[in-house]
Amino acid sequence: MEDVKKGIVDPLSKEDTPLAFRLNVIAKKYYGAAAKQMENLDMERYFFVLKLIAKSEFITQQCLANCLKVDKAGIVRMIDYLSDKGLVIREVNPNDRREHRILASKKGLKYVTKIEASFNDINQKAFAGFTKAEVKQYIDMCQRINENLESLPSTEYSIIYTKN
Amino acid sequence: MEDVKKGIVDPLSKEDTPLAFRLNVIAKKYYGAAAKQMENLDMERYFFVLKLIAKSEFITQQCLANCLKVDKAGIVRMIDYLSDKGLVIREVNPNDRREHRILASKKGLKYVTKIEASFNDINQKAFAGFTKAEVKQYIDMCQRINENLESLPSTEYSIIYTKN
DNA sequence: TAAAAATAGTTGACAAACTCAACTATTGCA
DNA sequence: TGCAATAGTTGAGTTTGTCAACTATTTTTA
Repeated sequence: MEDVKKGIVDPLSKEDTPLAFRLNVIAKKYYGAAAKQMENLDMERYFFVLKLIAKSEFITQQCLANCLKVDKAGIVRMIDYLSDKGLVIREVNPNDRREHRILASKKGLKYVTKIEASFNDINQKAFAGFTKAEVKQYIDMCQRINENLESLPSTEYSIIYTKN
Repeated sequence: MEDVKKGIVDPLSKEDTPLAFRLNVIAKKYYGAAAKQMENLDMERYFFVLKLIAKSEFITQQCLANCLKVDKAGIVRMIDYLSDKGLVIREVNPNDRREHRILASKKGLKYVTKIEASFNDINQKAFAGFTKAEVKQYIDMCQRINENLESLPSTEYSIIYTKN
């Protein structure tokens, strides 16, 4: 049996552990490693958000909310944060003055290079020992799982990432 | 190009999206579906914790903290919650009065049957269309990724799932 | 064309779940 | 006996979400 007394039961070793728990463990380590790699940057979060912004020529806050499946009020605060750090700029769209386009600043763009390098690096390390075909297979399987879960009746859930 | 204007960019469709983002999307749906299935139970969270408790004859709070990789202060609150709901019982270990053994109550055990059924059901739905071999392969790959990330320098990170 | 509805963004109030540090009680060890 | 270690608890603080109410602007529609 497992050495429960010493607290070494590892749920990952059990067959019937919910899939989400497994994935969560991985995601935690992944983001931890990413945050570590980027700790010299003048930002502590929203790396992926900044990358998304930089990669889209024209992105509005509403669009970001859709992409990230986060309430638009949350996006306001993310953009506030990135804007305070001088990484993005809010610009009113002259064609529709309700919209704010979010653009990466020079500094933001520079950061994105670093961010992408880090994500790539960690992706690579995560898949160490995988063949190219295996990586593709894994991602495909993730997609299939994602689609399978899409239609299930569901309670809304949010995820909060927090650095310790 | 993607219809950025309408906000339909889906980061999942991009190759270079960080793996953790993908996994979190899945985890969110998974937990949402699980919560939905169990919404008739007199509890809203800590399903997996309750299951862990019920499946171990002798589990202490410290052990749970290790298993779940959560600070023991967090465990106190989880157990408080489950205890308030009458699902678990705290028992002082007579052999070491510092330790509290956590036991599932009758009600707790009944709930666990339901919880396991739900998790199994959702696991099954998540893997719809997968062969048995594929499922095994996916879980194995998760394990490999987990091990690959284990040793990376990392900042501590928490991911909090919260029901809306 | 004027009024109503929809959309984008903002703000304030609130919540969930985590960490950390400081504390008590108990045990183990030298 | 006294000191260090361990289990658990509590309180404070953080982070990041949500929701509802609001303003400004645009679109629809009657």
